[in-house]
Amino acid sequence: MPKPTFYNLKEEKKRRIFQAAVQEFASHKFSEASLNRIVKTAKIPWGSFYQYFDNKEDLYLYIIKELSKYKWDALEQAGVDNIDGDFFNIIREKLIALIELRKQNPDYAHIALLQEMDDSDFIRKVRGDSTKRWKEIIERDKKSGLIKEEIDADVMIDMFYSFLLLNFYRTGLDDEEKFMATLDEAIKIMREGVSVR
Amino acid sequence: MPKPTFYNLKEEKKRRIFQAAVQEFASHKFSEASLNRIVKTAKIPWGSFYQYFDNKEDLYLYIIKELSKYKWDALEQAGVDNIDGDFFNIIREKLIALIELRKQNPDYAHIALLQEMDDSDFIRKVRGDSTKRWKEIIERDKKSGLIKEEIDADVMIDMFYSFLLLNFYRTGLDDEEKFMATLDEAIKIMREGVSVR
DNA sequence: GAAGGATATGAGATGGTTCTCACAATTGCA
DNA sequence: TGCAATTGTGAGAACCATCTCATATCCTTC
Repeated sequence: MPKPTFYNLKEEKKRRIFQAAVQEFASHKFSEASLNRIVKTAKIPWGSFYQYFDNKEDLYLYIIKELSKYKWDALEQAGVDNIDGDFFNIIREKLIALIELRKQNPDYAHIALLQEMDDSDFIRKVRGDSTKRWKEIIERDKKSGLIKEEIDADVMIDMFYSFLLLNFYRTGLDDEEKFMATLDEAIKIMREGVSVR
Repeated sequence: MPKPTFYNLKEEKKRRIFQAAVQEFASHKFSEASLNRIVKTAKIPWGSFYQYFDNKEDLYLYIIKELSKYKWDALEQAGVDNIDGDFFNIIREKLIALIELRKQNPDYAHIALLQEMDDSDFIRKVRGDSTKRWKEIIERDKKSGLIKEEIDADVMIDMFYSFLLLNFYRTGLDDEEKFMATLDEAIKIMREGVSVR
């Protein structure tokens, strides 16, 4: 985490550093992000950087934490957590909220995705385990007779997660409609299957 | 592509360079692979490398091409292309053959995967469009009444592809059984859906 | 306004990368 | 064998990365 010196900085300077880091981490995965560019963009001297942070990892962790805070705040405000509906409805609503979020701050969303795609050991450590909540929802849906008892929740989440990862990543900001259409088709397939009965 | 000088090399030396490159590209994505390590492992002087190849990209393209040749040869020998069955059966058989291949040469398979995960512009250009064949199979299955007409083949392939990518990637060599179990569960979900009818 | 701790600063240390080039060695052929 | 063409060689150029450190400057408090 940042050193006290960083927190003592004037807001304007803190913001400049934060913005520069976000910009860099949004356009390069962690391993390829350059402190050189960050300090240049933020217009702070090299030495200063090490007054504020221990190293690149330190900065990255800080940025990730801040963006995560921002994301959960926004999702909470959108009231996404108390939707009644099955697994698919909830995930769909959440994605709509995330798309909205991305519209306001494309860089923020992009960092989260790069983080997922980057498979370095360090990044793996950072990646949280967010599947637990989804598993609970699926089990609940099984109990209420919406989802077949014999379905493996882990596989189901895995399918959805990998699908979202690649699609959200590939789809630019521009093509929200196409993303939603693809998503709905995928939900249909997972709900009903592809086989003719 | 390699310079003529490379092809004129003695087999032993060619093999040494090829092996060193495979080893490096199997353990690092393209952008992080180091020529330094490659020439060291291959035990060739720095200058020699540039007698054989234009640069790192040139070497990488060559390796990819060779491995692709190897892969298709092996799949053909396994007689994977003339299986009668639906989309899922064919893809399942092909994966079994690929797992076999990976057993013999883990590095080769790993390179193919790193290639898929690496999203640099250069790598994107290299990535072939292998979805066309799968689309044909799905359309055939629609005609023969196995798959619902209204299913979007692109989305179906996308779901499967992204699922495989992440799972094949995550699953080590050790856990073939678990991978197959997960795969079969995913096929079941895509075939029949998760909803209770 | 002087003292002293906190902060700012950027040159350069250090180590990594790709790639070049002048020359040495080897090979193939007349 | 002798000459020309091909190939081998490794030191180092050029660049870029992270990180340190001695010194300058600012800022607070008495």
